[in-house]
Amino acid sequence: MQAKALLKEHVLKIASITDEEFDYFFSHFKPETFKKGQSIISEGDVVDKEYFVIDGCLKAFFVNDEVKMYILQFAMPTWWASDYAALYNKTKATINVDCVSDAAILSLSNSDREKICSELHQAEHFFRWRTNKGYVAAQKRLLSFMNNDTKTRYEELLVLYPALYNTVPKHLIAAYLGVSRETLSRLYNSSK
Amino acid sequence: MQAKALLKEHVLKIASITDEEFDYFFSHFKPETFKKGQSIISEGDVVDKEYFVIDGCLKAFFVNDEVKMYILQFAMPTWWASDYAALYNKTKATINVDCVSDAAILSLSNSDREKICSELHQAEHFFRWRTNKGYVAAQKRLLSFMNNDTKTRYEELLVLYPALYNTVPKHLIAAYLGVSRETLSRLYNSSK
DNA sequence: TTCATTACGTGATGTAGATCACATTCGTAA
DNA sequence: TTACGAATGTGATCTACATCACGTAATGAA
Repeated sequence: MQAKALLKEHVLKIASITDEEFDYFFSHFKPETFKKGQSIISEGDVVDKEYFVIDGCLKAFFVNDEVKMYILQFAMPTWWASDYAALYNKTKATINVDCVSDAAILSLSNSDREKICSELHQAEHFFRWRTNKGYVAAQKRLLSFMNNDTKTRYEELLVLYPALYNTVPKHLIAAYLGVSRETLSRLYNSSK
Repeated sequence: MQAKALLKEHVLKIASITDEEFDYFFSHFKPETFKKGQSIISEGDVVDKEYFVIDGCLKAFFVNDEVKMYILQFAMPTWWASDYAALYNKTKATINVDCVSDAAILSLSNSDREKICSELHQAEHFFRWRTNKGYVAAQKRLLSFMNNDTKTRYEELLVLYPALYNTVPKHLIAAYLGVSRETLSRLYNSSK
């Protein structure tokens, strides 16, 4: 699907916006393409944009001192990604974002988002609800981390991201679940 | 501090709002008081309101099938609490909210929030940023869960909620950290 | 096609934290 | 003031998962 049509459909699920308003809204987005493995945000970068995925898959992840990687989020088409802590607070990136596959995205700068939010009430409405949903999802995942064992979280992951199974390397799945790749391997080989 | 002044100060940190607009905004909030131990939202309830804490401390928590409790959030003065998944999706509560101490709060119904957000652009702006901050905090906590051991998370907690230490029962601290009370006890008795 | 890198599987062992069990102290209501 | 339930401390086990170590299979660039 065309980038513009995909974003429009996405926005209309939340906000009432006229065709002219959407054209204006859309004019602030910039199409970009990336290759598999390419980095979009690296730790230490100044973060000025957030990204709406049209095609492909991104991952947002953190790497600790022992070079262990934790994946906060996979971003599939119609999902958003950035280092939001850095973007909102104007601090340097601590989260990385890169491409799990070739990807087509739309980028939106922080200042343009604030500009269209102040100019268009419905844009502000849209972004409020987008984050509301993100907040609920983050809280749900946190709870799952506290309450569920690895096997259960693995099964939840397959429901949330069915397209990931047999698509991305297993060690990325492990990094999302917060377990070692060895544990994940033993888990899905023994449990069926 | 007066409830109205506290909320006003809180809103003005994020949004530009005139005195008249704030008066209108505030008119949708309803003051309520609760006793220590009293329940505000119970699992299975219809959730229609969110709560802004004026005084005291609330906890938002989940109880699993084995009757083990996990605390998602403590809410201190100027913090908000509810079962947002239930509130936003109009589903039954899966999260409980109750009072760690006697508490004074302001309640705001879902429909009144949406009403003032549509009537007042600055209200929509305020709630967008409130949730933005909540989202970033939730993500940060998730990361801490994946990356840090219990002792580190315990020390983070003391920074985030210094008032909690020596104020709330230790088993609640344990329920926030996601460890057993025994483990927490050993931790802070051995580590100094 | 070859070679190197990355992904994946699996055994052996170590460890943080859960669970169970019980003793002690504290807080609050009568 | 007493008394009873809640909160806390601490030892003895048990277990899920990490880590290390190594071998094999798949992938991708020259």
